[in-house]
Amino acid sequence: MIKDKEFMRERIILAAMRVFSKYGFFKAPVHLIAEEASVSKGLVFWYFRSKRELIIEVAKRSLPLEIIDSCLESGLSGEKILECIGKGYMEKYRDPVQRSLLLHTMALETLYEEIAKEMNSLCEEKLDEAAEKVFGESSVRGKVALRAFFGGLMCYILRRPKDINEKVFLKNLISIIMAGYENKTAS
Amino acid sequence: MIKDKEFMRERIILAAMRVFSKYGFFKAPVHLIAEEASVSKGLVFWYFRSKRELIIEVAKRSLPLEIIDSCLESGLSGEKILECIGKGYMEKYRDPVQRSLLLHTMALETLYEEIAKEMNSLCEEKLDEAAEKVFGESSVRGKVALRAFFGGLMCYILRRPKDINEKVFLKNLISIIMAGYENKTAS
Amino acid sequence: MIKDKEFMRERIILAAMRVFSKYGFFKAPVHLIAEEASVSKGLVFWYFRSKRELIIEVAKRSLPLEIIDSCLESGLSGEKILECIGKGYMEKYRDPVQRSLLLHTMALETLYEEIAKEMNSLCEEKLDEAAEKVFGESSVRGKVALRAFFGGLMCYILRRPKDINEKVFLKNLISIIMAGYENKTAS
Amino acid sequence: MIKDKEFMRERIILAAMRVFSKYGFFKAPVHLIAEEASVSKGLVFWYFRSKRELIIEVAKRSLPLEIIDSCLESGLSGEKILECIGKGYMEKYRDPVQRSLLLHTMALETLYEEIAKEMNSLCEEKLDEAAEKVFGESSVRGKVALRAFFGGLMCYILRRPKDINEKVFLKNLISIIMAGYENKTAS
DNA sequence: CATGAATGAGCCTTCATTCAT
DNA sequence: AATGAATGAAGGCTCATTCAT
Repeated sequence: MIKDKEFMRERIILAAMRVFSKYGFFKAPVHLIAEEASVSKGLVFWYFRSKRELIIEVAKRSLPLEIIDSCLESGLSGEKILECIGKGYMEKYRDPVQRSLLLHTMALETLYEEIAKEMNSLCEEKLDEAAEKVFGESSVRGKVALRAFFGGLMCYILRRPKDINEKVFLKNLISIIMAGYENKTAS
Repeated sequence: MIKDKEFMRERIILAAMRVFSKYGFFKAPVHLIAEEASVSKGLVFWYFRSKRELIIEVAKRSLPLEIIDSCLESGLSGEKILECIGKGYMEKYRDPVQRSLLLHTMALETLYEEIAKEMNSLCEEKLDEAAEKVFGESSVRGKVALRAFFGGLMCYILRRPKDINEKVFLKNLISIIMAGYENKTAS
Repeated sequence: MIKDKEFMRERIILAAMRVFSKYGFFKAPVHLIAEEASVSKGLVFWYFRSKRELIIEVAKRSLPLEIIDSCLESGLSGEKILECIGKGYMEKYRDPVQRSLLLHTMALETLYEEIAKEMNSLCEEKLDEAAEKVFGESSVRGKVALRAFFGGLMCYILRRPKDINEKVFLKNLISIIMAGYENKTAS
Repeated sequence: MIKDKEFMRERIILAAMRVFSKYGFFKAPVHLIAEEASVSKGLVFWYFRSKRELIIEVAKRSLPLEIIDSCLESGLSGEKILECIGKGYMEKYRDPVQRSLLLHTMALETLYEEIAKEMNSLCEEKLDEAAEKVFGESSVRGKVALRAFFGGLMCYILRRPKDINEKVFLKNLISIIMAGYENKTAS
């Protein structure tokens, strides 16, 4: 059945995510992934032409592209967009596996063209598009503000401080970004 | 002479930085580093007990710890600290080698205890200390603001947008952070 | 139908011949043969117990045994036999697939007992039998002459010189062998 | 010392010849060669970039190119050349290792460009050159005769008949070729 | 200090073969 | 008969590390 095939593929990907997040893409041998998925090593190569292909599949999934896309296309505007993105991030990267993978994936950019493209789109087009939608205009200040927003989120995700919970962090971050953007006199 | 010894060690480290930045820590074979430094492979292991040791040395250098330290100990206060840090970042990571290394080093955190500690200190203590010095008080909002600041810098460094130069970005970022922090009513 | 069964078996063998001639017996994966025959990999193993069995089947077919047999049993005598064999060779090995296979099969002799036997019979008994029938007596000189004949054919087949066509080559070869055998004084 | 390096390289080549002659180029794993040479597997790859490189080195050595070259350049003429080549062949391929390797190398022609070239030169230029030198003129008949000579040698080498020793075979073969060539009336 | 030959563990990948469907 | 998913055993090759010189 087609279902079976997709199911097995998915099973391998999920196992790979766990293993890659623990050892990094290049220190994780394929046989560990096979074991984690409880399949033979050969089967991994039945579903993925090469380790590289598996890495790229996992890496793409670890990026927040679809979060941003869905928030941008949701019809929301203003700081609601930031809320949407913020919540999406928090949810996705609450999982330590995803958090660790994100770090490893960011480093891949130097090595894999496919990942570099994905990150380009994420960090330039999407980000500028978001800036426009959030602030209702395209401006340097907006772009900077959005970078501060994204960066702030990233910072929180990568090193979650024990004394600030998700909601509080997000509320403050959005407030800082929105207020900071408005108050142009301060610049 | 002792000088010679230090000189050679330094030469190997610099070669390693170039090679690691290009291939990543784990895909860069030691013999490439030796070639880049124009020394024999054996010599690399005379100066560094293992590849791991060399990786850690290079990784530590790629972090912005000493920038932050020097700014915190400079006696500056308020947004002058942000300026100091911002300029330091821009300067250090203008070099694509450093930029690429930073990405790879961040991913190391999962694997090397030494790097994890360094990043812990950087992302928690130093950051909170900075927040206090910048805003003159210890508050959640301050910590969030500083994360937005750092994150914004990181964002800019990793993907330098063509249409925003360093100075403009920094001025806007600092202004947004400072203004956003002040204007608590917006939250 | 039985016909179908034989037909499919034949189809796989023909595909195997093409693939083996291109890649050699050991560098040709079974899945390529299956693809060439437009059947599934599993089916190849339904018709042949193992790859080895398929190799031997193909290898045997690439030898000129049945050519020699039919000429020896044809009732011909003297140089007519050489003509018969010569024409048979030319016809069979005009096909580059057969020519390439012959080379690969000859190398198999070291590895597969079955092929070694076949080649033994070919290169000793059959050859000596031919010598006797051609020259009307069993003599060392006759055996040598027939080896020169066979070897000459082989030489022509493996590297067909552009400036000598099949007929001319064969006429000259037979003439040389027959005349050389007769003229014992020259020895 | 340079001597040591060449010595070790040679040692590996000789081991490879023995192993390849027994298992064929593609069924002989590198680790067997290493064992045969009493070195580590890694060392084989220190001296030869790849297995392919080692194969080609061994294959080239198994061809009779230098025998033919030295006979053609020896200043000999007429059937003396055939004697020279014949003796060279007998000597070289008396060794079963060389004999087996020759078979395997001939099959390589289909796969490796380098070997194809070598065999081209051997079977076309060299052979035609020899024909001219032996018979004092360039003619189709001469070329055919020389192919019969070479082929006869090959035949003998590959399957040495027990009842014909080297000397007798060679004497008869040369006599047949020379007499057969002369006696044009027979054609 | 410096070199580079030598080692051996381990990795990615291929592929013959089996088997449930 | 026929398919193709699944297995596992090798195989080629890389590379960190050691060591004699």
